[in-house]
Amino acid sequence: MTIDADEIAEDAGAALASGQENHLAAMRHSAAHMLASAMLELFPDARLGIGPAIKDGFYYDFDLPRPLTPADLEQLEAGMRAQQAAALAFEHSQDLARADAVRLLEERGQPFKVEIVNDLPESEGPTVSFYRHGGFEDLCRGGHLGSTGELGAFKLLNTAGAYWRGDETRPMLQRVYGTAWDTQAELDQHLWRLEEAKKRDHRKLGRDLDLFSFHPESPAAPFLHPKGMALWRALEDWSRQVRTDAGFHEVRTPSLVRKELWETSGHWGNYQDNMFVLDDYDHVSGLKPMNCPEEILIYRTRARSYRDLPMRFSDYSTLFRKERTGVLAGMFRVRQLTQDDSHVFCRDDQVDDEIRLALSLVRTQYAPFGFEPRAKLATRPDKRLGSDEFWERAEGRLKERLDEDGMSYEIDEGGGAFYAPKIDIFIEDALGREWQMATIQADYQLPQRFDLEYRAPDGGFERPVVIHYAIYGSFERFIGILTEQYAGAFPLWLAPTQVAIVPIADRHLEYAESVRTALAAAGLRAEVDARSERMQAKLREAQEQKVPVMVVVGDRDQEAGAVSPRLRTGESSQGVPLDEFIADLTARAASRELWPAAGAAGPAE
RNA sequence: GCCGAGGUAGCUCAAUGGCAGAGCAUCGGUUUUGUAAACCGACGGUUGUGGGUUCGACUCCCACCCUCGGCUCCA
Repeated sequence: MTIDADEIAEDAGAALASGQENHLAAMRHSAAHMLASAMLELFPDARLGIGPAIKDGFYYDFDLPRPLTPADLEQLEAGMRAQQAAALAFEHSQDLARADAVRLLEERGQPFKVEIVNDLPESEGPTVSFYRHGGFEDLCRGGHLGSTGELGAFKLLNTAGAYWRGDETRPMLQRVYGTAWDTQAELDQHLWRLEEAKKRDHRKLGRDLDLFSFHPESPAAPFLHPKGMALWRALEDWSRQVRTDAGFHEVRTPSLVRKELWETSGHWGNYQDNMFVLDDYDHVSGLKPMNCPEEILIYRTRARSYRDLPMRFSDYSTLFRKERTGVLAGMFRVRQLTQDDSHVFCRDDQVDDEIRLALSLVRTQYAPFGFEPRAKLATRPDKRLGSDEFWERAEGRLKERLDEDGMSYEIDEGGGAFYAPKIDIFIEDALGREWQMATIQADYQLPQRFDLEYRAPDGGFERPVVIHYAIYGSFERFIGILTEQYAGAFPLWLAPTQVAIVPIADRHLEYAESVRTALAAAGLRAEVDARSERMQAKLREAQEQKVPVMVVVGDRDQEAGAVSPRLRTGESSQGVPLDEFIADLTARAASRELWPAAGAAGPAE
């Protein structure tokens, strides 16, 4: 629902290209007009903001005398249905010179609309257009249905606060979100998808699957339970393997650091308000929000030679960020996070190769997960260090590497870090919200601020470049995303419990335990369900916990030294020799394949 | 931080100013079972926290904490 709303708002008119997408956009934009019309009936003094079509629906922003209630939404919906039944034509009612439009909108008491007209660029031409349906007329570029009767199935979903023009210094308006589709069946399906998404919510699954919990005693910081930690470690092992293969060396740096370091790095100036600052006797210290300055201190512990470079450090220590309370969200946005952080110190002529390496490591590390990330090139922000020439060059180099790699990407104008442009990788959660995972940054600023150098072949001193990257991003966020991607049904290599052992009767407990020992010796995470329950109940429990593989052990298995496996998908077999079973599972876990079918959690729910 | 909504047993939910309840989970007992829920019983609560109104508050009012949906932010 947050997908580039403002961008689409800007383009509401241009949405009239061709095809089904544009038909839907026109319909949703028309629905927004109908919502505004209904709102004016309910609140004649309502001031209108903008009302664009967005992914799956539309919204309209209003300044109202009081907060909207669910009952208001019903009434607004009723008003829209009345317009729908009346089949009112959408007409291009008039084109006015800017000054006349401003006068008209002022008369109508619509200051936000006046502001829109005043801020339209000259390139938009000397006049602005108005569109009308029934008694409602709105400033608009157009792009509507023929009449309100053509609106398909729709529903108003919720309200939310939204700053006028997305600026937190401007008034907060009430935004009404709605969804609209051609048919009732499509609307029902959309609403069903929203319900299904709630079942995949990592906050619910994290509790149901006993992965992690949150507590008011430490808000916005997960407590990792044994199962969550097993998942974490599987991810960490994989990350370490990728780094080790690529010639990284792991370091570990302190959490508590005196502020002088952050002053040198520039973080104190830019992020002081978002740091946890502590009293340290005669000094002020902060909990680290970043690892980079500390990696730099390690670099500076001896005189470096061009022969030492590139020097690749990885660091899995925990970072602390005092995020504003309203931005916190389960595992997606926490106040303590652990990155698979990487810093490469290299010569300027090695930067291209190091960025190539970083991009290839992103591909390698993401390969087992089976999702398609989206890349963005984030360019120079307003608040930044360094000259325009530097940014030009740094952005250009990242862009070249992306183009060369063939990874598709979009440009995130002004989205860079204060010291460097970034390549960011985004993945969607269950609700379709995008979250940043990997980030790659080529940094020329910190080396300068810390006066880093190395001895060059000609005997002179040169300044190294630091390439920063994290591939999972934060483990917390990655675990949240993975949980939602797989709906808790993790592939074998990640599953906290890989094998649930189900003894049929108490007399099989000893054999069950010997099976567990054999699996554990092969590096597999297995648990025996020793409860005095029926086999069916134990299978149901394992199935609900989305354990990928269950094995039933009874008299026949015990005699044969075998197990009778059942997969999460429902597939089962009997009397498989234990060594054969272990060899098969070990190979599958080692290959990190998506098996058994991810997300297939069987019936129930 | 801002706008709005919410918080009752471990979980899902009931009780609208008058004795806080159900199912599941947990625990005890019985049952010893061949691929998604055996049976019987018991325990479980300062209704997020602190104030206030009232004869009486889960219910009404205020403050705070936490969570959720957005907005803004995200080194």
